[in-house]
Amino acid sequence: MSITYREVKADILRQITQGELAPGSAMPNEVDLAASYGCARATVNRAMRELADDGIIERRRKAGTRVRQNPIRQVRLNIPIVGQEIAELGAAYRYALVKCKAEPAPDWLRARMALGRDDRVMHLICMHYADGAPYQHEDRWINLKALPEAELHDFLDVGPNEWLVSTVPFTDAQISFHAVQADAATAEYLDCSEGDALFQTERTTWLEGQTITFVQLTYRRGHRVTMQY
Amino acid sequence: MSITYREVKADILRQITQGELAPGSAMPNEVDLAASYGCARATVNRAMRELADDGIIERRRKAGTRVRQNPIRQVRLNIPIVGQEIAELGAAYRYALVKCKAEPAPDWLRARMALGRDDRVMHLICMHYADGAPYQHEDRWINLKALPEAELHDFLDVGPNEWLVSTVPFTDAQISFHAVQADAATAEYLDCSEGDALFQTERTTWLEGQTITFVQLTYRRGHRVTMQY
DNA sequence: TAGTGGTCTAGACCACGGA
DNA sequence: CCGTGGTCTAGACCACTAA
Repeated sequence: MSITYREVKADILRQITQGELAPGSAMPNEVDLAASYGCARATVNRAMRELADDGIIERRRKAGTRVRQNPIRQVRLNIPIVGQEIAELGAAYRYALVKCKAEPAPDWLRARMALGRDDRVMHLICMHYADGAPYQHEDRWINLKALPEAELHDFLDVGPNEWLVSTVPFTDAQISFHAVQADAATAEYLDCSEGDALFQTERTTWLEGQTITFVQLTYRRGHRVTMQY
Repeated sequence: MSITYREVKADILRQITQGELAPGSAMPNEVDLAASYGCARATVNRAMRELADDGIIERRRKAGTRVRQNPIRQVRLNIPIVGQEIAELGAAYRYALVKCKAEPAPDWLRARMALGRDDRVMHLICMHYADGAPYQHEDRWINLKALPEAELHDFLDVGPNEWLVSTVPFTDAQISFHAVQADAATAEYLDCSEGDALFQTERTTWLEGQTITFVQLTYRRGHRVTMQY
């Protein structure tokens, strides 16, 4: 075996980062590259395909391959289950159910979850603790039309997130990150001052077009989400 | 051509989401799957490899392939250049340089950027506006030992981010998201009240082990980072 | 040690889309 | 139209690792 796709990929990447291949410049086609590397076209193809996936190069049939002007910088962000997240910090995890009630969906939620006028939802408020200290406040709404069995389940021992993950798959999700000021209730739950800046995640989850759940996760003061390239 | 890798992938995914393949269960090996789908082993391999990349299944030589207990939920997050980000909102972008000065690195920064006692840095403060309103406050430090040409450049017309992207490649980066309370200066820059909760990104960038730059990006009130699965 | 996934090859056909 | 990337095939050898 002459050369691996990893070596081809690394070599092309080197040429790009060292300036031998300038941004925007065209690259040889796969057949020529395969010949110059002395390998099969499929090998070159895999290297180039991964570089394209990574946002480094741009490929178009007939037009060929060029180095991207501005490489698309992207990160993979893991969405952990809160219990695992806390365990990875080396802390003891504790879960507490604060509220669990089926009720008609409020107006603002109907809009967000695309619910009908009379649809009911399960409203859950939970707290997640790390080594006894508040870590995350969870405010969740589950669409009972899509998931009637949620009404029969008591969420005393297992958090709704874990229950949902093991019960229903989902096909699409939207996540957003932002900052909020702690209101009085949240401040008490998270043991901080009213008005403190808190990191919040919102997530909506769908199964084949139907909204399953909407959740707001508010973290203790100073929480960070960290990623590496 | 009988079946494509996309069809194989979709079919396996369907089996998983519909419960035919339970979490944790073992799957047939590639040779058997190829036979049952009536395609080449390479086709099955590509489908399975992508499912593994997506965190849906887990593969180990000799041990075989199983459906993950808890699928790794991950998102790809694009890191835009602020000018492009604003343009995509359909707003007019304006850039302003507030401060640009070479100086010795303060202690806290030396620790973050792994700098020596006498290393100097370029300190830049910039503002980015969308349709005339403050959008992002940029507080950046560039390692002059790694990038002496930064001292010769005036950053009057082009933001340091764009300049860096087009000037130096980087090999590694760490990004973190969190919430901060606006201090008096930031509040004035971003036209909000002191104490408001603001979304902030911090990014450190390395080139082959050497720190290039550290930047804090603070966004206007209400900014959100949104991702889809 | 033996079974499984990881990868390469040489060749083929095809879909897309610029010229 | 026709060059380019996208994909499939059949076969092969290899690396890893559980048994």
